[in-house]
Amino acid sequence: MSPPSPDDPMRALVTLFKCLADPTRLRIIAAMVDRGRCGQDLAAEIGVAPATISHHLRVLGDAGLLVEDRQPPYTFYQVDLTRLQDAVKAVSTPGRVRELGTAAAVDDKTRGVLRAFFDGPRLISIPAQRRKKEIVLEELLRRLPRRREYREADLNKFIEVAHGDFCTIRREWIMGGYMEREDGVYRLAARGRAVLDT
Amino acid sequence: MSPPSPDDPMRALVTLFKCLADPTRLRIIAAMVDRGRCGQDLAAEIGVAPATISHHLRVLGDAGLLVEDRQPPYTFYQVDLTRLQDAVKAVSTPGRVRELGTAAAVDDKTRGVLRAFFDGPRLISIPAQRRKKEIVLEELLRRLPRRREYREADLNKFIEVAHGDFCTIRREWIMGGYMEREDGVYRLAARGRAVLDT
DNA sequence: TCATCGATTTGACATCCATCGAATCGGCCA
DNA sequence: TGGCCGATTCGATGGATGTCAAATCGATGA
Repeated sequence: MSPPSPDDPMRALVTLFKCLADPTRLRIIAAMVDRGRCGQDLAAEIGVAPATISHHLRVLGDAGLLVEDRQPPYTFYQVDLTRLQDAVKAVSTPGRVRELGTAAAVDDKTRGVLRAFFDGPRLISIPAQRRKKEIVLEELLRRLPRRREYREADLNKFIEVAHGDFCTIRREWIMGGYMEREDGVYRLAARGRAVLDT
Repeated sequence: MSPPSPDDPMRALVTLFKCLADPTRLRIIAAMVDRGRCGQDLAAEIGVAPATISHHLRVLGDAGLLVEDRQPPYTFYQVDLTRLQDAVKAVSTPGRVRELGTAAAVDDKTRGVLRAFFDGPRLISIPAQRRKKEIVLEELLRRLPRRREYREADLNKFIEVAHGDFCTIRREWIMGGYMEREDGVYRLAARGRAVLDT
């Protein structure tokens, strides 16, 4: 598990979904959707101890879902639905979901190249520039099921899912030092293993 | 914790959000959004043991988020985004969120009355029919912070959040046997306590 | 000043869960 | 048939978490 950067969007998403992954908290949220509610009130309605309500309110607050209005001796808590809606969109569209896998792992330049040359699973075209071509070749390499060795037919079949010209990709892998061929069977070369360790 | 009915929508929602509340599962989902991926492939890309991938795929499958395509020796898994989108809408609008609190607790008739006479937190009008009026009075009673006794000013202030004519509501509570008044202070009567135990 | 009440913290307990290694199952191919 | 490989299951382990009782804090009102 790679250490996430401080403002990791993944970390924020996970804490938010953790909030929603508990029936008691969902009922608390439902009770707070229309108006501010005070703690004891919530405790009575939900049917748990005030300490438990306080605990859940802290969790909701840490996720940024709470607006609180202190009017001693009461504190009225209300849920901030807009925050919830924004976050939930991150898993509503394929584009946003796809970002979840790459956002923390690759830099902006790499992401840009992938955006430009891939349409979902399909490789639109093979970049001409060396650096861009490397990014694309490595992305395709990452998709390959791990095996000790591959037959040419296996490689062709897998590459074809992304791009019809599997011969070129296969040759580029060899020329780029990602794979090596021996007696008709293909194996990952040192550079290829390095990519897969990323 | 009250035992939920077999097809409790709350239970389904919670299991779904539990799926999304884990960084590893989110990355698995991201990897499956464009095309089917086989298990070993996912294990290598995410960086966990195959057994762990299998565990997470079972969780995702139980939540109904998976489409699997067996092509021995591989099994290609893909995420069913439409299921995800549907479920996520349950926390996207105030109306749907509000249902979370009531869906499991009240029957259809009660829910209908609440829908008809409430606009969010506001009581639109006081029903004339006895049964409907009781439902509304009890709903308002449930919103009251729990105290041993209330001053008239306290009651007025709280009722006014929902309805301007607090005098009528207060009087109806007394006449309905929900509260009792003694020496200018109000207390919950037997029927009122019974409602709050619901 | 003291009593009251709502909110919070602390500590303890039970449960759930992610993870992995090892063992097992089930097709495939040589 | 035997070995290989992908997928799954099992058992163990460490960590996270929901819950509550009791103690504490903070502010109000008598």
